[in-house]
Amino acid sequence: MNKIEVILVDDHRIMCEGLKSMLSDSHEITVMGCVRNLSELLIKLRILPIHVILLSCYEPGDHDIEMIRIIQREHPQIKILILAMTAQESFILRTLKAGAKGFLSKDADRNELIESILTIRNGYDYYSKSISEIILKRYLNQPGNSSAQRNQPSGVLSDREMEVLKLYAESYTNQEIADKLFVSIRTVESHKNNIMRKINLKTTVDMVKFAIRNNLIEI
Amino acid sequence: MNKIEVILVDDHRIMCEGLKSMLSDSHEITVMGCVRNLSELLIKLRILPIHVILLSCYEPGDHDIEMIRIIQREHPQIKILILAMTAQESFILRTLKAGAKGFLSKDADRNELIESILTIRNGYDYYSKSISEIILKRYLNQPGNSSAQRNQPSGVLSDREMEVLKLYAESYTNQEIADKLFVSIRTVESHKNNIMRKINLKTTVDMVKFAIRNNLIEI
DNA sequence: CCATCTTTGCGTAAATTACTGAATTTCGGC
DNA sequence: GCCGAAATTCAGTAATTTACGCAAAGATGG
Repeated sequence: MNKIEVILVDDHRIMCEGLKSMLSDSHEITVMGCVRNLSELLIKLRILPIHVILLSCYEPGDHDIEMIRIIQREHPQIKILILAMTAQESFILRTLKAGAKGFLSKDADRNELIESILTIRNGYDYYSKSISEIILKRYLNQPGNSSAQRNQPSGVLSDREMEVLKLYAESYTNQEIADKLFVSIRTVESHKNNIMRKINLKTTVDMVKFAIRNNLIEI
Repeated sequence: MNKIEVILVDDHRIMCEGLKSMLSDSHEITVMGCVRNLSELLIKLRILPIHVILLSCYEPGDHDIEMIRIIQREHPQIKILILAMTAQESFILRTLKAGAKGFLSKDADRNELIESILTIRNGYDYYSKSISEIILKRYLNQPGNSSAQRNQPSGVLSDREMEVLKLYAESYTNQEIADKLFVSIRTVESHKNNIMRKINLKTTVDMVKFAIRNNLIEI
């Protein structure tokens, strides 16, 4: 089989060069280049025959998800492998939904990196061990289940609640949120209470921190 | 000259191996090992003749500062080089104050990494270019200056204000903070107002985010 | 000893919270 | 289509907290 042609996407020069130097020892893999952002990547993809994109995500956010979507749309045959420094459940699920074929946690070593590249090149998905657990846990917590856990914090916020939560975390007051959403201030308060009850929080500050932890807002 | 003996401290296997593989090409440097935390490091330092410690900081916090202090106390002759993914001013200054001899930003490349190791080995400090600017800016803003900028947001919080800010960010209410500090709730409110005026913030949420950005609290 | 900063405090108006309750809409499953 | 659960929308009222301007005693450093 021909060597697998990989391109690195990483904003950190040190990391880029480290990965490159690490992968260049492998007989099955050729690193075709290293780019720092989406536009550089798209240019390269037009001229290079790439099989696998290794995408580093340091501070997961909408930006990364959007990037995955665009790459998938333009080059559906290319496999995307995520190398993330954090293993936030919501982020993992979003990358997979957006089209990523594999997800490596920070605890992966050289062998796992190479194995994962080979695996997704062959058409299978690959998740780091710790990641698989998270995904499994998520499925167990899915809606279609017994009907006994009504009042537990299911943690599933509605779209509207998510919207309100984001606005709170962006420093808007109740009144400002009400104005923005064209509803009464009472409604906003209601949403806030429901959010805090669902996620089991006490204060607004905790709510903001929740939003930050889950990358609902930029900080 | 003998080769410089370096040890890597990095919690991320991939990064560790990448750095190692990158540095092992150099003729002047030998990577003596790679550890994941302080206790592993201290064990190694007892048996290996290390010149330089390369310490990766992904999410800067008190933890890193404390680590630097401990290493410096136990092994004052060893030079510590920080490789940080973020260039938060307060963090940079704290690492340097704690005893680090160099600070690399994420934009450093292989050459800069090697050069910085050689530089601090020779007894000089080394800062990435972008870092130097930050440090300079800070010095310009230092107390001992003209006396004209009295009312500007100097951004220098008093110890007490810092304390109050942290407690706010940890979700304590005014009353709880007052109880903790044995002062009236009015005093706490006053501190809060002064903090917000100094840093030029509008809301409590903004204050919390400020605390998070500057790593005043764990999140 | 003077200027400045810190720490402490108050009064009043405004905003938020804590409760409880409830009407309308939406939506998935049978 | 129908049913029930959840989502979305709003309200009343009392208690609490906050915003903001003002002020004064204590610490501190040149």
